[in-house]
Amino acid sequence: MIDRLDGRLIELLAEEPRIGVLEASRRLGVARGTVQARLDRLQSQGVIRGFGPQVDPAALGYPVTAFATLEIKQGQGTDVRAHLASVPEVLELHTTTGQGDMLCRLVARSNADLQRVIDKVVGFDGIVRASTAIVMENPVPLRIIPLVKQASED
Amino acid sequence: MIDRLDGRLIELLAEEPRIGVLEASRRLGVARGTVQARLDRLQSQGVIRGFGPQVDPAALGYPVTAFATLEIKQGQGTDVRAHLASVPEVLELHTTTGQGDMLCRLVARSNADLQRVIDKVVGFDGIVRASTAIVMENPVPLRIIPLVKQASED
DNA sequence: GGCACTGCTGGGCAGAATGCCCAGCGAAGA
DNA sequence: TCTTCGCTGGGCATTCTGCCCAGCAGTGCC
Repeated sequence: MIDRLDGRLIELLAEEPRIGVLEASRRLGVARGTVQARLDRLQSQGVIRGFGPQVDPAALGYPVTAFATLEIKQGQGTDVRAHLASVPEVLELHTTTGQGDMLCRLVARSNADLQRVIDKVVGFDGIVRASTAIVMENPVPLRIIPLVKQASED
Repeated sequence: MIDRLDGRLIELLAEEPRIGVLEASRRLGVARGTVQARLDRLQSQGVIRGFGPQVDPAALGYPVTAFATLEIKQGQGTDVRAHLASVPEVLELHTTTGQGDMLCRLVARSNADLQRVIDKVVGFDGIVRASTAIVMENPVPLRIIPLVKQASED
């Protein structure tokens, strides 16, 4: 899928996103055109989805994160999805194995505010039951580099 | 925390990360220096953590995602954290309310491979019990823009 | 009222990077 | 042997960046 040069390029971009193609080619010891071609390929293959800004919810005033497991009434999946998608505090939603189960990531302004968010999330007809786990620590923040290294060494 | 201009800037960058400061200032109808100052502030405040590449694990050959809830033996937290951090397929790890509970996001090359990953994850002394939920669909991929809009309209 | 401070404007400048082009070359496969 | 592919190393005009400046409006303080 990706080779070592791709891997090194992604790592380099992850460490110093500000550097341009030219600087990257210098660091990697290859020609500029090569870096450009690799980048184009990685993006068109979908390996690199983009370079959007990584926004910290805590810095926006939402320091509380929680995960909620939802049990859904049969046949209500579509409605529930639309409902959850409309709630800004729902950052992520997955449907998982086990019928009617969904897992979503929530943020809130405070523990008290989390109650409001949960009420907004579960106050919907198709949702039968919800259990919430509040995040206390985040020892491993969302990361991808170790996986990239692994993948590039095949 | 952030005002409307900040919000619009973040949205713009999220939609078209490739544009530079100059083009952004044109789109937003403000001076280039203003955009530059706002960007600097957002980054130094930590609202924008960076512009690293967003890598898709599926495109790397890891199309299977799962969430695992782990129950940890008292006092083993530190060791478990270090162990999980050393596994590339662990993309994220949180400690949550409820003593000894952790939640982690895993990826694997296939459902069969997921077994290998889970064995690697839970095959560690401090972990008492683990329950895994395989992700089938991802109706709401990790997002932040709705929250940014919300936050910028205060 | 007078004053300082802050943030935005609009402009200028040299230096650097980008997007795009090309010919040459070595490795791999037909 | 021939063709294809990816990488190299270079050139080119255009564009953007980082950095500077003076002017000006709004705000809060004395």
